[in-house]
Amino acid sequence: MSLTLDDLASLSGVSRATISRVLNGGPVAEATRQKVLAVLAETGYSPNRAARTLASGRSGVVGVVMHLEPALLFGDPYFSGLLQGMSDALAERATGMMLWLGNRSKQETLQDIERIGLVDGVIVTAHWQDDALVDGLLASRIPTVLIGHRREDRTASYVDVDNVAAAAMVTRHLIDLGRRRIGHISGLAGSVAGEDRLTGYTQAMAAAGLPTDALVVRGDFNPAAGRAGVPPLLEAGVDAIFCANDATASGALAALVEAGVAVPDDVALAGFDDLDFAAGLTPPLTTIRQSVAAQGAEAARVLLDLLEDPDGGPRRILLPTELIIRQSTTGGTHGA
Amino acid sequence: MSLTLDDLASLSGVSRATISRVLNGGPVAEATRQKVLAVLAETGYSPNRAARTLASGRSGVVGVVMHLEPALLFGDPYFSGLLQGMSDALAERATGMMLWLGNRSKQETLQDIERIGLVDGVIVTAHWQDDALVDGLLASRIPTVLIGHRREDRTASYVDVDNVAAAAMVTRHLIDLGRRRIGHISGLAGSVAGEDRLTGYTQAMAAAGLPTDALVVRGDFNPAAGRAGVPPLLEAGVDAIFCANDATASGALAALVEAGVAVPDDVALAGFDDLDFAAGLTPPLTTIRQSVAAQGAEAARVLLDLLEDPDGGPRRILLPTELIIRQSTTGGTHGA
DNA sequence: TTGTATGCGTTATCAA
DNA sequence: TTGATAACGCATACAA
Repeated sequence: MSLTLDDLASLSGVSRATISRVLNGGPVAEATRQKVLAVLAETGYSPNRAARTLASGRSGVVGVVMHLEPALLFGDPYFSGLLQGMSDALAERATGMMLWLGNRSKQETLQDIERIGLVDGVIVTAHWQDDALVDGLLASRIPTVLIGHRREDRTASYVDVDNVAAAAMVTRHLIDLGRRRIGHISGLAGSVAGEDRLTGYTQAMAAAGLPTDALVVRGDFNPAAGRAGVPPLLEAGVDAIFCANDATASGALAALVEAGVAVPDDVALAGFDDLDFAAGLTPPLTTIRQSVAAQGAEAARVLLDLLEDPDGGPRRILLPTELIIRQSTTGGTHGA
Repeated sequence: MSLTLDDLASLSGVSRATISRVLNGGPVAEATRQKVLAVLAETGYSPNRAARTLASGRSGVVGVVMHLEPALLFGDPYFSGLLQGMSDALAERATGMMLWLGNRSKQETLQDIERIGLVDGVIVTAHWQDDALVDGLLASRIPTVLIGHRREDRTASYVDVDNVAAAAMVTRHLIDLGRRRIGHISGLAGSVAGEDRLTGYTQAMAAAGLPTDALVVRGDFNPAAGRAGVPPLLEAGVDAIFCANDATASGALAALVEAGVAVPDDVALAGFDDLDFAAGLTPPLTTIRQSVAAQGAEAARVLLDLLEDPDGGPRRILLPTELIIRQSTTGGTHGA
């Protein structure tokens, strides 16, 4: 069957231990190193992962936990982008990826992960302020990196975009354009992204001395929420609407058009995510671009880094976002 | 840290081997079994996967290889459905899932899989008549199950839907409705599904003594191909069009409407897949429903079965499909 | 039915 | 710089 270190030892005339050192970068004379490398190349040897794991305590495999409704998981390019980014970064560092989706209860999933052992660490999507699975992983002895975070948590490692700053940036953009009655159709209550974007909006408005009373409508990240949010905001006399994401903005745009409101002349409109369709709307949508694949890749790197140096304290990464200005805010003649 | 068999042996007063037997269903007296089980439950012991793998040669982890363009992987609900189905079936049998996506070359991916060892077997999507990665896996010593298959291959285990039979079923449905000039906009050349559906169509036409000259247009599974296929088929005087998938059918429908052709009165239209949008078209689309999640789950079961009994020969599973009749073929007054 | 002993293929600790 | 040798935690052939 497969070659073992002993086979290679016979073939190259050195001890098993020396081969292992060559493999793992231990101290070994250059001459013998070359000799061993030659045999290695010639035989196409590859180490037994299980034995290596048993002896070293590290498996070279990490877990990815995306505990979501299937529809959400795949309907939304967000999660697929994450997966792609993680897969890339892990493959680059010869690390395997085990995947847990939401087909069992959080309780069971947590047990599965602990039971199967053999993952050195996990990356878990954490989009809710409260999540038993995330809590369980953080409480376990498994090194864990969150994608997303809970604001009050100071001990967990995470990768996220700075939703607060990004939302404030869009809002300031609208303010800079001369808009004063800026409404917000928020994301799902309880979601970190939703709450943070709301916070960013509120902060920017407050900083500009603008009121937000009656200007915030609760949404849920869906087009329907965008549609539903438009009438009360028109009622409140808005001249701009910042939606918690592009999907919401697309619904809002439809409702505005139906109501005969000119965008952006009467009401400027902005979203968040820069999904593919955003540039194709009429008018093209001003929005926030976040590289989802980059988030996934960064999470993978952070986890590997954490495994390398577990005592380095929690890693907290906020990735930057980019304001993409399109005609839904600047295309009209308003204020010109 | 973690408990070992030796710890449990001390705790329960039997030997390590006996504990192992209880764990693996070996012969053990009922009394001692109960005693051991009690200790097991009490301690919440879970075996070290690496050690178990090393000793037994089986890891309890399988690989899933979906080597595709990212856009295809996640744009198409097909692949997400597969993943979901596999994940379900594997979780049910306490088997872990490692994932390889298309972020490295086929060559590298193959090496990765072999190098990482520790997968007992793999499931690989095989939608092309020729695929170096699939060939490589089949040639390796890793037990492999294909999703999709190559018709000429009699040795590989696979799970697929019976594309030939399904396509023949739709075609017969059109024939039974009295259509005679039935056109086909095919799938991508070189794809198994595309070729098989073309075969099914051709067979059904031949069986009914109907000609197919000038009635077949090459497509590529996309709406644009559907649009492009309509003019030549109208030219050929069709009274029905069977498209290789729903996406193609949606494009064809748009082109028919634009050309002022009544569906189904003038031309009946059928697709394949029964994607979500099919029922929402105007008119709702007659199509073939294939349960993608079921395919994924079945592939997982087949692989586990193959691992259980490697000498049972290749498993070749063709899952049934269902003809979903809607108004794009039966809604009109044609032939009434 | 149970226990003992050995092997799985590495890594890592000691001496040399 | 190298080579023995002891873990790592479990499965299993062999004895009892």
